[in-house]
Amino acid sequence: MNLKQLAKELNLSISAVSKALRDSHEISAATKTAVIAKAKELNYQVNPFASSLRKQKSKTIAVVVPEIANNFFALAINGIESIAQERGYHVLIYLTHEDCQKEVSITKLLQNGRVDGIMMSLSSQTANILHLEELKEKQIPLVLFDRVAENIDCPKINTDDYKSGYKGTQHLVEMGCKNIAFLSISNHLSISNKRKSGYFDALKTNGLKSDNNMVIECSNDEEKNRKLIKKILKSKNKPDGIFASVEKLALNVYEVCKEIKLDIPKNLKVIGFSNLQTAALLHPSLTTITQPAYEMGREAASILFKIIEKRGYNLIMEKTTLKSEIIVRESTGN
Amino acid sequence: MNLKQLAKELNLSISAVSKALRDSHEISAATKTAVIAKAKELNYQVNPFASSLRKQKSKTIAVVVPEIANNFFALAINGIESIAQERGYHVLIYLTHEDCQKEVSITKLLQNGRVDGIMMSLSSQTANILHLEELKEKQIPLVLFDRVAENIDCPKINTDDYKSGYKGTQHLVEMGCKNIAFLSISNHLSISNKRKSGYFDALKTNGLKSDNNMVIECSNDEEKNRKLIKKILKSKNKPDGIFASVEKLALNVYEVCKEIKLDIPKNLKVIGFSNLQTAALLHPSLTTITQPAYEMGREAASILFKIIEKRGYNLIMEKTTLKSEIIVRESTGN
DNA sequence: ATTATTTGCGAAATCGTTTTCGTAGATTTT
DNA sequence: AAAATCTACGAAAACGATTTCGCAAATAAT
Repeated sequence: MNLKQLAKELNLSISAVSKALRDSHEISAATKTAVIAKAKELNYQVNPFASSLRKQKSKTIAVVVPEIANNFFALAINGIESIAQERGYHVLIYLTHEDCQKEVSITKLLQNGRVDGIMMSLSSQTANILHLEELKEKQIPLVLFDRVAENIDCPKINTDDYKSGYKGTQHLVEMGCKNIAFLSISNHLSISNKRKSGYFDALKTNGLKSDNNMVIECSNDEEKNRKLIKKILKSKNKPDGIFASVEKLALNVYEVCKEIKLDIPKNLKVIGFSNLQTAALLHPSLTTITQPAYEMGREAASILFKIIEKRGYNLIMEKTTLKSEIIVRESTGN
Repeated sequence: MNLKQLAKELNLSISAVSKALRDSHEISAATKTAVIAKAKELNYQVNPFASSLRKQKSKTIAVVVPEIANNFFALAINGIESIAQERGYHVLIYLTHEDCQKEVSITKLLQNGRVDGIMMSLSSQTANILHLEELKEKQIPLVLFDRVAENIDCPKINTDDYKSGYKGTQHLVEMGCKNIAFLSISNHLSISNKRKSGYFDALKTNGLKSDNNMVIECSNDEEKNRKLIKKILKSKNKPDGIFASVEKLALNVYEVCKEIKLDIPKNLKVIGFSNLQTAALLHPSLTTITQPAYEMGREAASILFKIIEKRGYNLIMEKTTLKSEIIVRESTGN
């Protein structure tokens, strides 16, 4: 069922029917109701490709994230989807699996007009942003969230990473830690670096000396991460507190401690960024810095739609920063 | 940059260029290389809408799931996406939030050719399947996974739910439980019912009498679920074992036990379906029945693509059943 | 040497909408 | 009553790719 057939049934021209369905003022009320009734009767639905081709709009956005089996990203996508559904947009999902090459090829793929805009959270391996610049050149709206790049001019949604790094470290200090390790996920990612500098500054403020050996550069390989963590926890100068800059790493710490029978929080206090629902049910329950993932997704999507619909494009180029929340639990207790 | 411009640059006709890019035998090797080189030089990319309109193929599939902030669905989507990316397909995501109405309207939305096929896991509120029948009528390939409908003829991917229900219950019995409660998520869902009948049969086989009061119908409202769980755990005839038919419910049991200080596994043994990475880190660690979510997604996607590409359409109408795995941990120990 | 076939390419129709422009008739203005 | 303006609709040109068909020229077959 297409416009042509519908027009024939109604003894109208294709253009009249199209306009009627689009509620154009050129069409009389009587005709409109007739058209709408017939369209409903015959279950007419607009062909999205014909429409997109003509209008040069896809009514579709892309979400590019490192992974999806991760509470933070799942919640963010949830937020994005809710806004998209409200606005009648469709959401394409692409996973990079922390692979920069994949991120680049996905980005290239999205340059052909398939989507009206892109929301992205960078892979931990992404060092340069030429592929993002290309999107700018092609005028494809881009909004970065959480894992943003510093050196590109586009709207960015993140949380108060520096502050969270600072406060999380401060909390460990207050709970008696003197020798705090920081588990970093990538030295390319600005969120990791900001959290880290919050950590360093908190150490300094509290008169603790910082030690680069206490910063562990972790990777996407959980096995390796566990080894690194085990190594430092068994070292001579072993930490009495650990700050995990992402969820996965906090779990790796728990796993290692379980294995080597190190008592949290007695021998080691742990705080980690996390959106885990089960943080409160872990043994011991995990003190977390929890990001408003769902809201970040909603906010990022809202901004993207504002750009797509060209309202106040320039006003929203700056960063939006939402607040994370420290939820103190047993893992940093006495 | 479109075919027309590209053709002009090459002093060729549009059709020749199109054929060259599609590696048609009608075009000479020399011309092909010239066209391909120029296309690369000018960064030509096919317009997906024009192409889809003409070919009546979208190279896109839809995934419709109840929620995404759920390890099972996140992993399944991961599997789906990996197959789709291999094949050059795009993946649209739609969330029903367990709302049948939303499921229906999303399904209607997808009848206009936007996607070449649909993969769906039903909402717990979905009682009838008229909307799925409509897809059949419109010849839109559909593959159901995990939360499938019994009474529709389409490929279905699930795990051995009856068996898992049976074996999970058997395990509780073996660990000494005499009075086992079953937390059900919906009596519309076949997975819930199959797991339940496995539970009933295991009770019977072991000479335990089954009691409908021991089957708790839970909902999407976690607060209500906790109340129901608390009620039965405080009742006169309180269970000494609980079988949670979905992940969320097992966590609700933990929450309630923490609140009312009921000792797991001493006073209550717990087993639950779950894909939680943190199951081993909970207190106590949770005995789970774990579904091969990632593989289910991959399998479901593979079958969908077989249908889309019309190879052996009839051969793959039957169900595919993968195996779940019981991972015994502390929550059912002594 | 003549006919048949192959090779390589171009013209044009097509997919289904949207939108610009034109226009006949009705209505309003002066 | 003539001119101007509306109202309601249709014809046709996009949007950009694909594909069928047609047709020269080149090659092969007889």
